Amino acid sequence: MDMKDLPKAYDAAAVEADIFKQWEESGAFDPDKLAELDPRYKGAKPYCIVLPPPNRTGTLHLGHAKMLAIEDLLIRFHRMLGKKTYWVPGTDHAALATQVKVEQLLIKEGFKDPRQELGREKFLERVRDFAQQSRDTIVEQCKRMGSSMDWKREKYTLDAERNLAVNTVFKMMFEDGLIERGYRVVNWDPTFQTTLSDDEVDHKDTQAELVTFTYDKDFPIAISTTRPETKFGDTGVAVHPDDKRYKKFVGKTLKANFCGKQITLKVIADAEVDPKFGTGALGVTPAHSLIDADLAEQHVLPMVQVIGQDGKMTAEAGKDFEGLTTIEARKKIVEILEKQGCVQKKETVPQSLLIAQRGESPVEQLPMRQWFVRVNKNFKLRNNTLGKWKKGDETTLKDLMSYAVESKQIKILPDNFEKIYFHWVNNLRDWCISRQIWFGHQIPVWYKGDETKVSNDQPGEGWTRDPDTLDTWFSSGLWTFSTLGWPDKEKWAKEREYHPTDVLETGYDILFFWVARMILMSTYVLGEIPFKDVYLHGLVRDEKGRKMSKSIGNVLDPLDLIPKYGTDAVRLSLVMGTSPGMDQKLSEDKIKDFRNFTNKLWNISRFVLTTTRSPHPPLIRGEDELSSAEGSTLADRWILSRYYGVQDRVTKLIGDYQFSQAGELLRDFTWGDFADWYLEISKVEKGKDAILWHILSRLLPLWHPFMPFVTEYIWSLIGYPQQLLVTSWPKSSYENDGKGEKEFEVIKNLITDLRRMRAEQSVEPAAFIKVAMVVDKETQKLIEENIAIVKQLARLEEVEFVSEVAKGWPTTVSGKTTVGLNLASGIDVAKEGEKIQKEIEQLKPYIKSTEAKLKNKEFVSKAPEKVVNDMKNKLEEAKAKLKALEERMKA
RNA sequence: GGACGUUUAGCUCAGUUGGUUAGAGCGUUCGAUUCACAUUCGAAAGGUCGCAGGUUCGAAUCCUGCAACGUCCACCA
Repeated sequence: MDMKDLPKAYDAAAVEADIFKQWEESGAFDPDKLAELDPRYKGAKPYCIVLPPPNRTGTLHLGHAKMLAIEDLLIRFHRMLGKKTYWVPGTDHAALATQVKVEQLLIKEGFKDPRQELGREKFLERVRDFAQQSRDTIVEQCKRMGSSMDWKREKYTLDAERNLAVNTVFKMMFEDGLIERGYRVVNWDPTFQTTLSDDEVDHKDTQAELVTFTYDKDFPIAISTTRPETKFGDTGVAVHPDDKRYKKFVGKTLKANFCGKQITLKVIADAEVDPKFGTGALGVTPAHSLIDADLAEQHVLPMVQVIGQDGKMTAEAGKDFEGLTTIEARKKIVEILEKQGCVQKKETVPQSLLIAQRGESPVEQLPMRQWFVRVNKNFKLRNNTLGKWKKGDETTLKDLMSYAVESKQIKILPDNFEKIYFHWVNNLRDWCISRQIWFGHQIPVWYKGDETKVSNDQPGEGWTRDPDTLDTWFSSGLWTFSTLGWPDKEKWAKEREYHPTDVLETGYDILFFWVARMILMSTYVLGEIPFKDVYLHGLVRDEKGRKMSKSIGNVLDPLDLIPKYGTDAVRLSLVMGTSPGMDQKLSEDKIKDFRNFTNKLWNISRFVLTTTRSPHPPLIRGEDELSSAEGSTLADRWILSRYYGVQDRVTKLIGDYQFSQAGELLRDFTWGDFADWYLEISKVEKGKDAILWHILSRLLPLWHPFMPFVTEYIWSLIGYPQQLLVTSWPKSSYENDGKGEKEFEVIKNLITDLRRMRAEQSVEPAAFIKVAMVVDKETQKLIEENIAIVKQLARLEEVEFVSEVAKGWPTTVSGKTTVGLNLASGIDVAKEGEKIQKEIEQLKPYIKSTEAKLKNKEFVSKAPEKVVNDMKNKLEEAKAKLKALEERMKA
């Protein structure tokens, strides 16, 4: 393309697809092919991030886009640094979530009970179809975001290799006694007919009627409940040990006729009971409350299940109630009790209802035979683990999880999430891992009579497999190593070097679900941490701070935004102005601003491409070092010094996960220094081609991790033979004494002052063409050397150096230098006077307080020398400025 | 009930070991405009850093208390 024909505005939509294709086809996303692209990758250090596998439940949202932007930034940065980078791509079957989604779709299609009507195999077929479609969309979206991962290496939480890993770990845990089957109270979702882990249950605030009553007319103790229907299952009454009212009953067994059912209740004393709540007595329902089940276990109370898996009353509730819904039963019971005169009080109280996170249906707690992971149970370690335990030592899963973070082997960013993590781990209960849904890893357990066997395949004639599947987090917990070939010895040996992975980047909302479980699995199975750093990003909210949701209609879809503003702008808007762990408000305006910046970079490059000599830059790396003749003017020294300062700081900031700050620094330099000053100067002072290229060819790599498309595109237009994404990260080579920067500030300030005066004097532009100034010899020389720049940027036609300031002519001050400016004509003296007066007023208190500070002996002796010296210099400057201003006022 | 955050310019947010007169972007106001970019350029206005104490030579930053908002966890039956 002829450079002159470059479009005025960067057209992202027109070039992104091609660029991505080139990246993909070059093999740069594949860690094993990097060495073919550049020998420096041979034997290079590995750098690995596993992509938090998106759920195959639909499409990606802005939260995913943010995740991809940050991870791709890290991957591209480390790839350019010369690491063998492996970003492991994949998707998650998301068991329950996906099945629920498909069931809902099928119901919309007209099915009443899709599972029953279709049967396991046909139903699963539908789920798999949906998951496949979703997967295709997700992969396409990831590519649109520019994510540099190699989908040829795609993994799936439900594919054969991951299944082998799941079954292997299940067997290990079973043999270690960590996985057990038990009859316990679990969370049960009657709508979807499955158990749920504690983390999959939410609370919803509602109003409920709290009824205070006695079980029958003769019962001596009154209790309160919002769920009278569960009272058929009561087997105890609990009171506080110190409660005098009930002391005489403690230890006794009482009988009652509760709405036609004979029940037997043991009165127990437990400190957990709050004597001030209600009557101070608590009806214990071991089968339908996790809390009561704990009480029952301690006091040995029997368990009577009165609510069935269908959410209706069981035969244990008596003939009159069997088959009623809980709501119907509740109503009937209260009516009967009222008739009997047993009800003492009815009041409305706030209550938090248990509901399922997926599907929002109410959750019942009831006893079932399920599989659990025992987190508090001691077991013998199979590995040397975390440097604390040796093979054969006894510990618990909980201890492993705590120690990995406690010992700082895993660092969580921001670190306040470490506290939250510990709190969660400490209160962790056994993890119910069996689900009664069909979509997922089927539990590898076989039964024959009373025998139980763990096996991938049917052990022989007459064995039947447990129909349940595993909690989705069981398989995603293995993700860091199941994706790297484990447990296949050969494959694992090949990719072993990537584990522990370097960073786990994800939203803080799945810290418990996923991050914690990966730590559990990796420390248990491998005896090592799954990742070194955890970077938690915040949620993306709408401009009003609300969660994006379809019902509010405030969802911004990445796929709508990308064609409109370009991927680079979308990515920048998700990274800039954010910090880890903090939620982000995003509006289209913000994306628009970054689209403007993308265009700015485009035009900077277009300027350099079209105005400098051809062929443009030395096209081989390392041959663009500057000769001593280049970079000899003040402006050159200034921009080089600025650039290298920025480069070093940006490199450090990205390494420290301070992406937003790194980006801001780069933007300030690119826009504020390079474009607005240096490029303008290059129009006046010729011979800057080498430096323009020197900086642009480094700026593009620095920007690449933030905005890969536009930078790569410009890079290719310039004609570099090597793709930008595998070009090495710029290194420091500039020796910088800082003098150029300081001297240039004098020129810069002078120009700024002149510009301001021109703007504020509201004079005709033509009147402001001649300036006479009084300066010391040194400064005069400096200005004379750069006179062309001053004239051009301040739009003056003439500059004159005079011996003294003429009467009535304003003066101004730049840095240390007093400059008298004589304007040729048309100055509004009154206006200028006002302005000066104001400045004086601002200056005086500062001088006063600074002088006082410097007189303070304690301050001078205790403060660092640098602070004191800086302050002294600054004070001198301020004093000089004040003096000048006062003289000007007089005039 | 417990824990953890947040509170800085009109808006969105930076401010990492306490240290010059607290920053950016957007917005606002004023001005510029053939010359890479109107997706542009220059300038200005705008903040007692939520409140009250404390530590310190020095606090947006550390400590204590309070308030508002938010999130997570637990659930009083």
